[in-house]
Amino acid sequence: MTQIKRVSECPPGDDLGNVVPLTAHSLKAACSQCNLQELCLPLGLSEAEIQRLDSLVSTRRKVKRGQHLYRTGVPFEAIYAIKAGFFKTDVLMEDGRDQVTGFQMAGEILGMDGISLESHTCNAVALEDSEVCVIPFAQLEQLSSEMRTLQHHFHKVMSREIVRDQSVMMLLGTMRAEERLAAFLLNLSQRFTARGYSAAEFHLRMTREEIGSYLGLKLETVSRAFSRFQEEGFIAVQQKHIRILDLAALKALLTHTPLPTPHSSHG
Amino acid sequence: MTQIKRVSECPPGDDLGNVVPLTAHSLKAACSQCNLQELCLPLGLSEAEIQRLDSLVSTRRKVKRGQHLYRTGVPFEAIYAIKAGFFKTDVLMEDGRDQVTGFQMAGEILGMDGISLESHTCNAVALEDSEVCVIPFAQLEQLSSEMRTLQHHFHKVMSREIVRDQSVMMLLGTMRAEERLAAFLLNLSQRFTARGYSAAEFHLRMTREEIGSYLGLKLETVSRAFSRFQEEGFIAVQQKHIRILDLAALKALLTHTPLPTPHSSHG
DNA sequence: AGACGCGTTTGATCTGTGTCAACGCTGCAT
DNA sequence: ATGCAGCGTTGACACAGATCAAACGCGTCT
Repeated sequence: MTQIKRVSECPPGDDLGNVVPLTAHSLKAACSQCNLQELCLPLGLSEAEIQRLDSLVSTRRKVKRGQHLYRTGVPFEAIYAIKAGFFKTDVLMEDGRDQVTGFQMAGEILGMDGISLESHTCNAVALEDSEVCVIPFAQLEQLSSEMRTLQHHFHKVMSREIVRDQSVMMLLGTMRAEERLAAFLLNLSQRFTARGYSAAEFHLRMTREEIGSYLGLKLETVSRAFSRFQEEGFIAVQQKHIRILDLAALKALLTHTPLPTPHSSHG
Repeated sequence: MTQIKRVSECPPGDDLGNVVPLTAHSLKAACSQCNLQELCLPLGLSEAEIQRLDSLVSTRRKVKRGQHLYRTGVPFEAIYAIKAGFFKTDVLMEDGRDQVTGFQMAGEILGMDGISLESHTCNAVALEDSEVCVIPFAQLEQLSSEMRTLQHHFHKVMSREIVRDQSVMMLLGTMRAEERLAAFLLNLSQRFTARGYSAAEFHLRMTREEIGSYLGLKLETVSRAFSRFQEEGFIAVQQKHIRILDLAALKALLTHTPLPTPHSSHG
């Protein structure tokens, strides 16, 4: 089935199409013409409704690899829909320790952490040259109150984030190193699939250290788990290029309980 | 300073006031008369607006200790504001492992996980006899679109949940056992304070195993950390009764980096 | 009063992952 | 070409926390 050979593994390095070196803002966004409708905020809206969204989402912003989209503590004004590219979010503790709290790709929404305290509680950094649609939050709320479908869908998007966080907690709280990495790879695979890229072959945009930070592991442990998966024939690793050879085996790692929960065999 | 001697450590066991053994529903809710306004959904609403809320939040539901408020997979219809009592939420994996994802107390909102897939993704269980206000979600959205302040505040509540999840990830991903427990105790202390109870003395509603599950530790490790804190004079533990003796010491555990990040001394 | 059960504490030992260190690969700059 | 810097891999060893096991405290039931 996966007749995909080299289906561009996510947008190639052509700096997102435009030749003009616009620093920011001036780009006109247009949900109605965007191929991410199915994944993004417009999901479930009618043609007419999407056109009303267009007026709200009026600007885009380019973020170069390594640059921040926003930083902890800056006033919250807008949420962002990723038009193209790849981001990480991370939180920094007073003592210098930090943790990657997520990786976000095209069609996903960034910035909802900022609503509650009216300033952002994490950093969002581009892991490759990226572009986001700026959605001024006050205007989104205005439009939401006029469009029930938009309001409802936005609630779903926020709720989805809460559900995602639950599974990260599960991962960090109960899984062993190899399970965590398997879960991570399967999750990426699935999200790439949803975007029309290959489920079995992709480029990691983040370093081993960033993966480790997200998974609550040290980079050496991540590296060893990759090596082990390769030895077992589950995947082929070449630097940041990953090919999944045995999806079922990875899935089995997650469901097969490697720690035979003892409270099942006593009476 | 803490002249509080035995400031009722959360609602006493008088089964929540009413003598009538109403099983459920029939109770009339009334945000306008509730002393949790400052913490709960009505926060920031005017008198008149709160009265409009009353019509929406029309029923309450009692949940006895050990009973479920909702279970994974059941259709999502309402969110719940905790009127009195104490809950945990947990997620169950296919292989039987589970993880407590949170503990919730009076004034906090339960059930927002269900919005995204229209069915709940975790279990909510009462850890003591409790009572919740049922907030039918469709009606909440309806009223939200008519009341911008309510809409905005609800967004803040959801965002607060996302922010909370971030700090749990930080806890699970980067902290050592004793730091986790310290963070846990400080968090409880702060939330009890916000509800008018003593910051320094409280009853844990959950077992060591549930604490461990939440913190990504085994119950023995939790127990040992409690003992250690007691030896050090940070707290006094007697079963589930906790007295904080040295708040500053607990806080110091969190900020003092016990793992001297090495990348600071090379140039 | 005595017995049972559940939750908790404490000790002894094991192990997965962290830590420290060396080396290899790749791409960029000189 | 050559050197350098950043990232990744691999090995040896250490340690925090898991696991296994025993005993205790407290409440409930008979």
